[in-house]
Amino acid sequence: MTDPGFAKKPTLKDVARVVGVSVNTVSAILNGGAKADRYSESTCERVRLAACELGYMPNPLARTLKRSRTRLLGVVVISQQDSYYASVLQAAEEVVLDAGYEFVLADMSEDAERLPQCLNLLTAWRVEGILAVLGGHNVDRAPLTQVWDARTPVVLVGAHRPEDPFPCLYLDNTGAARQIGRHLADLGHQRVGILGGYESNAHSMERIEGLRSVFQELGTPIPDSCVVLHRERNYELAAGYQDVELLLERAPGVTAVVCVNDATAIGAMTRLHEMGYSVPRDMSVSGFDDLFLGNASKPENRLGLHVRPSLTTLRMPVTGIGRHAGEALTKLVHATADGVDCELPPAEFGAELVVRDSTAPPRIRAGCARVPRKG
Amino acid sequence: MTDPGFAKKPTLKDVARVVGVSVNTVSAILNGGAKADRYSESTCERVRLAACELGYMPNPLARTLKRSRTRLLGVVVISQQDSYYASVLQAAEEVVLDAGYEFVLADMSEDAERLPQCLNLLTAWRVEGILAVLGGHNVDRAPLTQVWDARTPVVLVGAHRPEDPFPCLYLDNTGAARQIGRHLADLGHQRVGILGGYESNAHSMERIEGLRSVFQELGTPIPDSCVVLHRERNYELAAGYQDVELLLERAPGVTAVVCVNDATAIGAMTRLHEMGYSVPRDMSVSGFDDLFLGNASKPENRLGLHVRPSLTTLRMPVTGIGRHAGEALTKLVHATADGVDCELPPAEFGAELVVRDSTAPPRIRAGCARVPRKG
DNA sequence: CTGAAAGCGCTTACAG
DNA sequence: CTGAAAGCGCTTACAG
Repeated sequence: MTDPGFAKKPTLKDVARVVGVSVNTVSAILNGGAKADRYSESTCERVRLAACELGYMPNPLARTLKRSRTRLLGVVVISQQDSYYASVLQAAEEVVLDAGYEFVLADMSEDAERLPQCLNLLTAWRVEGILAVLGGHNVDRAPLTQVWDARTPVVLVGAHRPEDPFPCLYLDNTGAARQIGRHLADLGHQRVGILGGYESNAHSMERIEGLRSVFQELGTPIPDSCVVLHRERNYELAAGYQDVELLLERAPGVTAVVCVNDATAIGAMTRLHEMGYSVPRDMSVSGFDDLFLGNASKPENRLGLHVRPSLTTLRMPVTGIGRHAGEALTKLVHATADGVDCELPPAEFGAELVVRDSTAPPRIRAGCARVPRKG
Repeated sequence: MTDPGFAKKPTLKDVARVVGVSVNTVSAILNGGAKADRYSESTCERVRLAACELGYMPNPLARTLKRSRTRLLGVVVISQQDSYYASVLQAAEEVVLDAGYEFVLADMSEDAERLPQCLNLLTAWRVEGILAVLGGHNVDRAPLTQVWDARTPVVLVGAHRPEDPFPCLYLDNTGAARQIGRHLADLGHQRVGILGGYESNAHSMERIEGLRSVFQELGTPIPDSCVVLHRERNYELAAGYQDVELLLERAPGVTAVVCVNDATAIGAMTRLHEMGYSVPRDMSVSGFDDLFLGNASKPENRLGLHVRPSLTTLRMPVTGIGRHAGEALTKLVHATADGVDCELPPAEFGAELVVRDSTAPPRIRAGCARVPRKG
């Protein structure tokens, strides 16, 4: 009993009936490949013509059921909303499409608890491999390990944990943070504040630690009062906008604010401006990511260029990470399909310091507080 | 011959064998529903336990092949990159997921020619309906009409064309543009420049026409020299950054620049700043969209608040459009499945003028040119 | 209360 | 050069 509403698509059988041959003949011819050669030119012609006229399209569901391979790859992402992850996915998808696979996407919507159900969705679709884009979020990876142990290839983009059995692509957050730390120290800053993300977020924590290590070594360690962590949705414009005020209350002497990402930094600059601070004269501000809108290849699409002052930040190689992830996953899937082993080492990605106008030497040396008029 | 590499997932047959019942028993019990009642409690228990222990998961491919319905919905989008469309999709997806469907996505990557092949991909997957998000892009809709004629429900988010047989959700671009036109006229502007998109882009053209109509009626029509259209990738930061300079060369007397979207406006403001113009004192600037980063519900996440000066713009109801689209599509699909007719009228969405700091009265009345120092 | 059988649309050895 | 048959994993009348 077919539903009355939906149009039925023609099948192999329909084509076969029209031409007067068997279904396997049609299948062999339409699939091209070596087997099609065995049929006479005229049969091939008639089959192709009929298929075209009927508007025949092979049903990938049926094909997939018969073949042992689905050519489907799963992606589970902590948040599709976040343009950082969206860019990684975009790049990964290009690679994967070129390799003849398709992505099935499951979005955790920032909820760490959702990993098991997302993984269930993907394995139900019989994906041949899974790309997990978790970034710094604190997610229990046991379900991923389970999938891996069941011989489904997994590639993780996120904080590296040595116990993970699957290959991991991760950012050198500590090194990146040390770059900005040294930059600020070179400028003469001695009292730096930090706007971070969740306490449980590895990226946030590594960046904070990296920064602190620089000032620790210089003999001007950053006290806890200069670090503000965010509770709810972090990494947003709104977060920086709110938190910078808190930071200034707690740590009035700071001359620079390092923010855990660009959005936070931009939000912070807006609030600072409202409060009567002039950046970078009264306060240096920096971000992470070098966020872009639209096409990453045009330098003018970097958002940090379009705020006043332009934003000093650390550029993350999102496209490179995405591409690498796509390649690693297809490589693993191929190896698994061929039954051969394939060890992929973890890969670290570095950031590039982009100095713009939001950082400058502190106006008053040696952390003595200046209290501008409140906006 | 199964591939050696991939783990085989347990099937209904495996569960049946373990429990010692037939596959249809297992199927009926696991699918729950009314039929499960016919089986004894103990059988049900044993089946459920075995399924759980084996880690059985129904194969949706096989299920879909047997049933006449896939519960798959297709989405074809002109550009996933564009955060405007991404937000529409996000909202639509939520609705559709709640209704028990899943999205299959095909991205045209800004290439109008790609519609047929995207549609092919989606119909190959036997989607039960298609959401086409084309915005103002000039895309030949014949392939969409064909799909519709083959009784696959289609909902379009994009410029309204009366000949389209499928329901359409569109923006009142003319009305929106007239709002910003009146706002500028009220401020005293008489010579307004425009930064548009492609000539073939309906949104861009409607906005330009709407704006021109206001000044036409006021007796100060906008000459062609005050309108700059963009060729390549429009709607980007880079586009506004480049084009505003061109506009000022061609039309030195303008006191306000209306941009076709926020990104263009932000790019234009940056270049104006570099050239020594002060916005809004020397030049008013406005956008379209009220673009946001991250979570739309927090007002501080609107990007227009974080540029200096903050951006006057027209807020588009992206979330509302997406939700409406999801609802319209599921409604149509349900109707089609039930074999009943369902006419959905086109729906127009209005924009809301958000006045911020980038628009102000012109410093010098009556379009006499002022040439600031070149940056 | 339970099972045998047919079939969704396709592919893949195997025969001829 | 071509076809008959089995089967991928599931569901759905139909028998008993």
